[in-house]
Amino acid sequence: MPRTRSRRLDQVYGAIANPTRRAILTVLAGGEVNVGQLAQRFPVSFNAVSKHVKVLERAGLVSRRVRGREHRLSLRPRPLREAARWLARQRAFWDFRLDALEAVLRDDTGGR
Amino acid sequence: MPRTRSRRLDQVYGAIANPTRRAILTVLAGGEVNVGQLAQRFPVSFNAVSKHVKVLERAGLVSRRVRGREHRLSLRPRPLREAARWLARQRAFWDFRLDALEAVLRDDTGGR
DNA sequence: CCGATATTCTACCAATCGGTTGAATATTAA
DNA sequence: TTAATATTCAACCGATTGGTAGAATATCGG
Repeated sequence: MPRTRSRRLDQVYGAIANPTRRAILTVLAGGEVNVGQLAQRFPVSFNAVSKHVKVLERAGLVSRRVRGREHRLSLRPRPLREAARWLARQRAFWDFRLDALEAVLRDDTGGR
Repeated sequence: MPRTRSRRLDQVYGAIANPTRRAILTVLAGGEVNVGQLAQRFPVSFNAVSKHVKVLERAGLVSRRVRGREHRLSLRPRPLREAARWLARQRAFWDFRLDALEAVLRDDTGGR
């Protein structure tokens, strides 16, 4: 059974619950960029983007390499994999349960 | 490419970003219960659980059938499937990109 | 050194969150 | 009818969120 009590899951799901942050991840999947390049692509302030990046970092989804005055951002896929795993297991569990329920309903109503 | 701008995804990921709500979903995967039965299993007040259920309903993950004074809660799996799909696609995209990057690093000095 | 550039840090704001308590509403049981 | 039960609604609280603006810090290019 999936472990539902996990700070990491809280952080990852919290991070991707925001459309701007999901979009940032999509941009980053296309290759490394620095914060300024990222900010240009969004209709919010540089500072807002900087904050979003920090949230993604805290969730372990993004890491930065400081090179001079530029901060180069890149993806870290492991936490997303964990998040995907929880969802996939939960989904499987639900589907199993609902299939069983459906079977019961088929029998109870006299079936077919 | 996954659609990153989606109110539904905001709601679903926001909903499962909380450990109590994830636990509620796990309980519900075991079968229908009413709000009171649910609340007994958590170390927070009845009202807090009632609120969590409302968040899950707003995200489309839970539905209720009122039967007399009891509200019977059950799962609605579709939104979770959508959420899982976004994650899976994103993951695949990342992995593809990171594999390509690795290949480049193997061949190239990786200029710029 | 100086000025431009890239970025964070601090402070603020309104809104939302997760929690509480208490009152209101509706249903069931005596 | 009355009392108990199941639940929401309303108000409040402190913390967090998503956003802004401005100051501070560090680096780069003359």
